Amino acid sequence: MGRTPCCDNKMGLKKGPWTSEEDEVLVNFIKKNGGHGSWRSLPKLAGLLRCGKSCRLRWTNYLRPDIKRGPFTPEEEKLVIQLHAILGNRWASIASQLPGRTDNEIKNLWNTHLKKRLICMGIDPQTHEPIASSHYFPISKSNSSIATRHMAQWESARLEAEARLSKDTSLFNNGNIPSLASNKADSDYFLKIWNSEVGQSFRTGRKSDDEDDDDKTKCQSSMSQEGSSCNNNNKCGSVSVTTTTSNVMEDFEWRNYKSFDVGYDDSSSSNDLEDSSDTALQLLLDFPSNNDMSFLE
DNA sequence: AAACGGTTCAACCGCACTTTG
DNA sequence: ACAAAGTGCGGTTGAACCGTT
Repeated sequence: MGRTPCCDNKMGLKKGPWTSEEDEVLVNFIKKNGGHGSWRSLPKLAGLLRCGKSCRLRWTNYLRPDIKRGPFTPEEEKLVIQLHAILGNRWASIASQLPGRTDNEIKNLWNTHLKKRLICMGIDPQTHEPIASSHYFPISKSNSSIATRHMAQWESARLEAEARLSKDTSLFNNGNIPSLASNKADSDYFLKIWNSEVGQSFRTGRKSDDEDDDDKTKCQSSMSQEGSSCNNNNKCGSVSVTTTTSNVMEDFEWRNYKSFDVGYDDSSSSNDLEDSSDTALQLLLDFPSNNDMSFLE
């Protein structure tokens, strides 16, 4: 279906960064009118020389009062990684699970921080698979096996959910719940599935795996592996992990997550590195313990 | 102090989908 | 049923910023 662009280079329309005056006009207009009728007509009514699309973007990504600004917490970053493993580049769906964060913000976080960090850890950021014979970071055998195993768990759960989604969507399309065929409902429903039977069965099925892994993670390990963005010496993003078996997620801490450009501790023995990388990988790729899928709610 | 290169992030672009008449 | 309008979304861009030389 053909579609004319919303603001097709209309003459006189301003582009580029918003001024504080424009922000004020937009905020005041939306406050005064309790939202808006249509974005397209908004700039005209508000007296802005912007296209409606630009106004919408400015409002949803920046001016909305419920936006949480400031750096992402380590918990939020973990959540983004976990959700990305399930949802892929569905930024809006991911954002819907992080109150106060926008899809744009999450996309930027992913592209500028998290993607690099995963690469550094030997994980393909798109597939969440370990990077085979990575030139970025030659991961150890044990890294590889943990990563592969957990990737497989996520992947099989994801496929199962998608199959279920596809099946149920076709049911809805038969006339029962048409609204669920929409894009947004689609992704929301995807998440709901994770919280329901499929997620449940997957989580239950995984239990024994957890127990198997317990022995492996029981040891206390710590790591300080830091460096710049994956140079040839494998000096990668800063990760610091101190963990025991119970609720490993709570003990996971990324230091200096804002930047990879910090010193690399060469004093770490290779064993330390390997053990702690395993743990870090596990933390990144693991489903939360105790069947806690609350991060999807 | 200036030049340079890398990083970040707000904003834009274009496509796809839904809604409306 | 169809076409146009409206909206949402993901990818990309480029100016500003920051650290290094």
